[in-house]
Amino acid sequence: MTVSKAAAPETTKAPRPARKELADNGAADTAIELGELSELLGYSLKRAQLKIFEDFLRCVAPLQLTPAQFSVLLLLDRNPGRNQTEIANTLGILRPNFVAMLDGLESRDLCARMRSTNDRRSHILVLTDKGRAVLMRAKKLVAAKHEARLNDLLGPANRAALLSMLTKIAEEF
Amino acid sequence: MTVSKAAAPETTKAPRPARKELADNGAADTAIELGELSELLGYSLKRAQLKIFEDFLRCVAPLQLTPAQFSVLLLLDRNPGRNQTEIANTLGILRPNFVAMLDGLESRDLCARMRSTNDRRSHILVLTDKGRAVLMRAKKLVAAKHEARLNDLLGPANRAALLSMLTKIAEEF
DNA sequence: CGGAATTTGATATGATGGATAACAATTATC
DNA sequence: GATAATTGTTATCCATCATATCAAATTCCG
Repeated sequence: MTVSKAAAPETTKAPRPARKELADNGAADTAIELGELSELLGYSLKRAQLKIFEDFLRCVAPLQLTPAQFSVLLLLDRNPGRNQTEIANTLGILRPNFVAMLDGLESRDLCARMRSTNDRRSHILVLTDKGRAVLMRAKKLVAAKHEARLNDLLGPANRAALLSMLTKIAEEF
Repeated sequence: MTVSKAAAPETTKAPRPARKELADNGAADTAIELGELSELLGYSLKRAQLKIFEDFLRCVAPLQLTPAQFSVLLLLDRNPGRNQTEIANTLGILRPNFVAMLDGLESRDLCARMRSTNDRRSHILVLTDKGRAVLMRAKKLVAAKHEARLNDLLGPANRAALLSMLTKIAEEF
């Protein structure tokens, strides 16, 4: 497995075709065979994940939100009154790395840190009004563009089955 | 979405429980709710992918192979006579990044670069005997431990369906 | 109470993966 | 033969991930 984003050369401009390969022939000489790679679940899993994240970024591009940032906003909205450690742990983010991430969101006025009165070590995280508004718009974009496209490709039943299996792997594997 | 590896604090040692939370209570105060996150395919996809890669690393640990390295060896075995660009492109690895990766494999005598006689710019990649041997052992480990475990969890039919949907997403999305 | 251990947010730092620009050598094109 | 393209490579940059460490605040427990 390996799987990054750039699978196709994709030269944009089509200048002088200085190639042995025939014009736009997908299988230039003889196509490389994936072989057992196509049976490796991890390989397809990684490639699919990259595609999904890529599409997510496109769909929510007007709001400039990454999947990670979106998940943070979602959690803050759903779980008010939590501190950094709790949110970070839930998302599998290490606390040191969560600091810069929050700095980014806070500098854009999407959320804020408030010193807890109970425990003055911790910061209670809250969504700002702007944060809530952005989140709502993001949710609509994701539902209307991103998830809808998945439904078109797989069909609702398959999509549900896929989600179920992925969740099972994530939780029980 | 976000999803890294460290989801659970996992302190190894269980010292003095200086916590408000009850002992090993998973839901400390009140559990944080994922909410709509659990319906986001990308979220489960990422978490599942991390789990799978993690398990792959464990299963193939005796051979010290990463998923990426394994995929390279697989491709070299299946497609003899190819150069760096072809292999890298197939796996979605950018050529510049593929150089160091090959250096690693070559320094361990798992593969070798041979100057092509036709085109003296390119390096034909070949598996060494050791590389072939390691690959065979890796394949057995993956089949016996990694993929077998997935079969146990999902069942053969579900596993096939999952692979099919992931491939579809990877190729058509 | 008071000292020891913990927790929290934060900083610094390193490792790794991914992406782009640029270069020399070589080859293809015209 | 001159120009353009390709190949492998280096040098960077950026983002993600991971660890050690720290000061402040809190908890634990004798």
